[in-house]
Amino acid sequence: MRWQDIDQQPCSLARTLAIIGDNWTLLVLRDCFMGVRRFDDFQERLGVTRHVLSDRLRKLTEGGVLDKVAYQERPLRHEYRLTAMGKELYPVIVHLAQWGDKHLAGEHGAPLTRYHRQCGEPLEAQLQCSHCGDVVKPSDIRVEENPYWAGQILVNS
Amino acid sequence: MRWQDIDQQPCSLARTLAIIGDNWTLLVLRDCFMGVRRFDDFQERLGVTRHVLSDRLRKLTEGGVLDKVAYQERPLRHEYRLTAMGKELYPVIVHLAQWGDKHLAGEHGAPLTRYHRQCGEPLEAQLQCSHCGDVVKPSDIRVEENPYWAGQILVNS
DNA sequence: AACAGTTGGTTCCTATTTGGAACTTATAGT
DNA sequence: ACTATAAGTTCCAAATAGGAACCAACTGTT
Repeated sequence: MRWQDIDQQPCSLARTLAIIGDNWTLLVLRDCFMGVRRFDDFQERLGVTRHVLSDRLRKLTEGGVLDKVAYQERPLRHEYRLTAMGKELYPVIVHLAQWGDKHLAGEHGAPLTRYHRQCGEPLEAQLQCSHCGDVVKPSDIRVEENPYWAGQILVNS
Repeated sequence: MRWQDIDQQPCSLARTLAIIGDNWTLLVLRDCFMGVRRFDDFQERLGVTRHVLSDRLRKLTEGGVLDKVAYQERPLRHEYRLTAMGKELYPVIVHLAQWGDKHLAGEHGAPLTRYHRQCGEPLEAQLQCSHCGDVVKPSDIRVEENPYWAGQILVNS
């Protein structure tokens, strides 16, 4: 199977990765969350080649994660902004960065520290169930298969 | 800059993606969290070519996310298991899948539903601050730059 | 008027990576 | 002797990425 056909899978994670799972794309999103909006700024910060950047921004726009908005006429210029849908990816970015902070930081420590404004402490994010408010561990999650795909998704072990 | 040099960046997210940000790798991890451990099982479930799978499993092992363990001698056979470090990536998988469930599900709905054992409700995960226990929204996060990289990471806008 | 600068790309060529299929190694079972 | 199993490796054509130059549509400067 080709990577470009991965969006045909029923799996929600596969469909998500069809939009944001390409090399460079999550770094583009990182910069979006830091306020970068313009082509040349992305290009300079990331060091990615211009046609790859062009392709990734197009895919993100088509996928509904970014919105391409004109910020001036004559000459016509566009910038890329996170949509509401795109902003919902923030937890993914936070957890990825946090994992890197914890396990991959070099001798000078993590380059950025995120603080929780309300309590002032360095943020250590964890999963919370929105229904009961409890912290969720992997073992607290029970997975159930949609009958429509019965036997095709779960591992039978 | 080449994608393979992305681990040289100070950014924790970039270093994380150097290990798990390749095409296919997050799908390999999805299957790891579902209990898949063997080469042929990964290959059949993912449809990825065998040498790409071989490369990704090697990178995950070198990166400390998976452990390659012999499960029999004669003939020698190995399987891949999540390390403690790897298991900490579960929140990333959950948020990615949840985002796909919400925004990309087709007419038959999401193929899997995750339930929170303790309260029995379908899991809607959100970020929680481990210090104060509050729900964390993007706007609740203040970012501070490590002085060592002053001016090189944050956007000056 | 001529020229350089800005912004958001596209085009070209080469080098690397991927997809697909076949092959390998070491062994067990029939 | 033959077949099956498991975990890869090897081969080749096709697609993608990296690097650099180029382009279009202006504005501002000399």
